[in-house]
Amino acid sequence: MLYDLIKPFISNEHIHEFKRGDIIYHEGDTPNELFIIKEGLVGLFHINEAGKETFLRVFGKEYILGHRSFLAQEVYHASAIAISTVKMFSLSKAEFEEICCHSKQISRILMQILARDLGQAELRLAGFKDKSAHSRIVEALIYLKYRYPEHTWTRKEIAEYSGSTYETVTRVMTKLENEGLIEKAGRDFNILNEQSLLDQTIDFD
Amino acid sequence: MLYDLIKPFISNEHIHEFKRGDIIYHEGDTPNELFIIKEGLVGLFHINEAGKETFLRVFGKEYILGHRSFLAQEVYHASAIAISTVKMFSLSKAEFEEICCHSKQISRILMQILARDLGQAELRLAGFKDKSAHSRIVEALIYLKYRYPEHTWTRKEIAEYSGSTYETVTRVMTKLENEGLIEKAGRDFNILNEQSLLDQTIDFD
DNA sequence: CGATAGATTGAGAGTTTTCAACCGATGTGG
DNA sequence: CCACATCGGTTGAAAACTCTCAATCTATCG
Repeated sequence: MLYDLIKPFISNEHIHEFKRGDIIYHEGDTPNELFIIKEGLVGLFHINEAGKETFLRVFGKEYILGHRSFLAQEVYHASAIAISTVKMFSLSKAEFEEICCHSKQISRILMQILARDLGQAELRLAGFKDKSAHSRIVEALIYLKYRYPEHTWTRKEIAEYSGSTYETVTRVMTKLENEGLIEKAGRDFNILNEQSLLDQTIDFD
Repeated sequence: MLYDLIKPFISNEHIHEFKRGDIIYHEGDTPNELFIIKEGLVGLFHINEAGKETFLRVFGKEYILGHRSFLAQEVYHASAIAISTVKMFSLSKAEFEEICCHSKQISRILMQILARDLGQAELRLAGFKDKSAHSRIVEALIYLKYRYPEHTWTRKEIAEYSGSTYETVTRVMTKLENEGLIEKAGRDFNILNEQSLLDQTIDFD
């Protein structure tokens, strides 16, 4: 949707390619450009002093990246890292300014994206405090798998998204497999019983 | 800033008054109007099945309230509750639509507010996982106190903002008082040594 | 001055993390 | 195409941090 509106302004001159693990930008850097993902997956991560990462957002095909910092007029608050091989277009700040300020429709969509992401972040924030690690991991499994089924999510990525550790993710997944709700397929997994999984998303205490 | 731009459109006809504890809107409700705070403090809370609350955002004088849900085109994701006696103006969705869509300046400021709140929420999200309760409570003390010094924040409010419990807040505050970093004044408290407090905001592990 | 909301303190419990050792999958170079 | 290196996954045991529960105390206000 947003992509279709921005597409006319993209030139193929500014194509960037990254491979898994590459850092696209660093927390603290000053944004100079925005990115539109042509293909691949990008994760936004916050990394603390001890090197522990929190997985904040995923961006897939045709998503925009770097808009938050630009619109907030702040430096990047987190780092963008390629989760798979990624191809992206870039837009300079000036180009983006031009585009987004001259189209009511585009600025309206940007507001919607920001508003939804804010809601989601705050709900996760609340969930971190009132849900068990087990529930949060089940949620992350469903979210990440349905959103990007083609990607083999590692235990570490699932842990960083759910706010847990990879050992705990392993334990939960083993339990879910024994209950017949998921099946492991090599390092990947499949969801066998979505409804029962969703039920485990709610804590009663 | 935003307030000054919106002020011309506010009529005194739609004034609402709430007292401490009153619910302004409920999570799950469909938004019909937006609010501008004339005076007082409002908190945005998420309440889980067990009744446990998470304090997501504070809104003070001249702040706008309800814009996230409106711009996301979603129902309220959390409940707004008066923290002190509050007086607010309201704007219908149509009035707000009119205002924000016809001024580039206003929509730009709204984007900035959303983008900054998103950044803050995500940083808190990360902090919930990689900071100790002690650090988060110290952060909350500084944030809430400097932001709204005139309000006597309860241990419960501090706990819900920092993602902790009021007992733990009490213990941390007693410790900080013994270290001479804060002083308790009745149920209120004062910050005596901001720098040392900020140092306790960082975990090394 | 009594009532009540809020604050303090202690002790025990429980979930998750941490540390550690080991196993299995995947992919590459000889 | 196999052997091995490496990355990722599994499992166990112990430790730790907070929370929970409970009892008691203290502000604050009508």
